Amino acid sequence: MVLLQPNSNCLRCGKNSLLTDEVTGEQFCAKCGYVLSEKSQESGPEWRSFQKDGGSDPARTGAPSSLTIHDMGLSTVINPLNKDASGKPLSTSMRSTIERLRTWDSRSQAHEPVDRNLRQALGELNKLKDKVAISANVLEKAAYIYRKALEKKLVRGRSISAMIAASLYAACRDTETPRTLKDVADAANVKRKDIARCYRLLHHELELKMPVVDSIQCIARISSKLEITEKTKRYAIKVLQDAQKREESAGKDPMGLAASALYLSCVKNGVSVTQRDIAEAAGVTEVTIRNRYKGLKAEETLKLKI
DNA sequence: TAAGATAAGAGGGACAT
DNA sequence: ATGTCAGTCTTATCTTA
Repeated sequence: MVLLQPNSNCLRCGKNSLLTDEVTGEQFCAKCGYVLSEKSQESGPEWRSFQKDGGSDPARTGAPSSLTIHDMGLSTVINPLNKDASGKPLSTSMRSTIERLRTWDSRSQAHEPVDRNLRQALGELNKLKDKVAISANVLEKAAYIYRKALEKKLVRGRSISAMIAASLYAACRDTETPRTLKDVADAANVKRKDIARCYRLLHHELELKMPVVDSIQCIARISSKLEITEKTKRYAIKVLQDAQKREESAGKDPMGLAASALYLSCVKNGVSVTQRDIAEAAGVTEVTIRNRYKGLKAEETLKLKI
């Protein structure tokens, strides 16, 4: 789903035509195609008006229920007074029952270490979401994964920030939101390898089935940072599709692959782009581009022979 | 200056010990 | 559990056009 973001102007063309892709969480300009993949996600309440005319007083009943709140926004406390609804004192047997319930009620909330951990982690997740533009459902998924990790006691002895960052990365992978490990690492101020380690742990222990990152999607992401013509993009996508068919792409970094396909396409179409520009936009090194480029070019010549 | 080549090193998976 | 191996990616440096 795509939503219009009113009052936001494109940084490149200045038109008031920014849209938000609800799936990837990216904002892009409907006029010129510019994509703001970093930051600037609106993080205010997602309230809207429930009036038919779309009036200006957003309202809803109660707080939003969300996995990203440690008790899912449903906190209640059993009244400490031993009175019933009409104000009469409780009977002795009922009283002891309520005492017991009260104990469990409070234990189920933020008092146990596990819950304090969860609170802290979700606090960090909230900070992260402002730095990495992501949609609400990815956020929910990240919170869900982290809860699972807590259940399995995977967090013990590991840093909370790394784990929550890994959960977020996993959520991005799962929802096919193109975010690299580096994107998350930069936002979380955690070393890439630490997040990678935690992610692997999550992946392994929770038996998450992750779709393989589609390098074709990466094309869009890279080319939006540069100014790439539609024709060049098409060609690059075609190159990648061929590469995928030949399973030439297995085990390679999808970003690097996409970057070099784009580079190949630029060369073929006579567009002058330096390897460095593409490397920077894709977040890989020039060497990686060259290596992949070699492979892709070899394939090109092979294909021409057939 | 951009592109290519080369080397060294990191980190992790597969497999054997 | 630990070590080795092939493969990938990164960083750094040097050469070439």
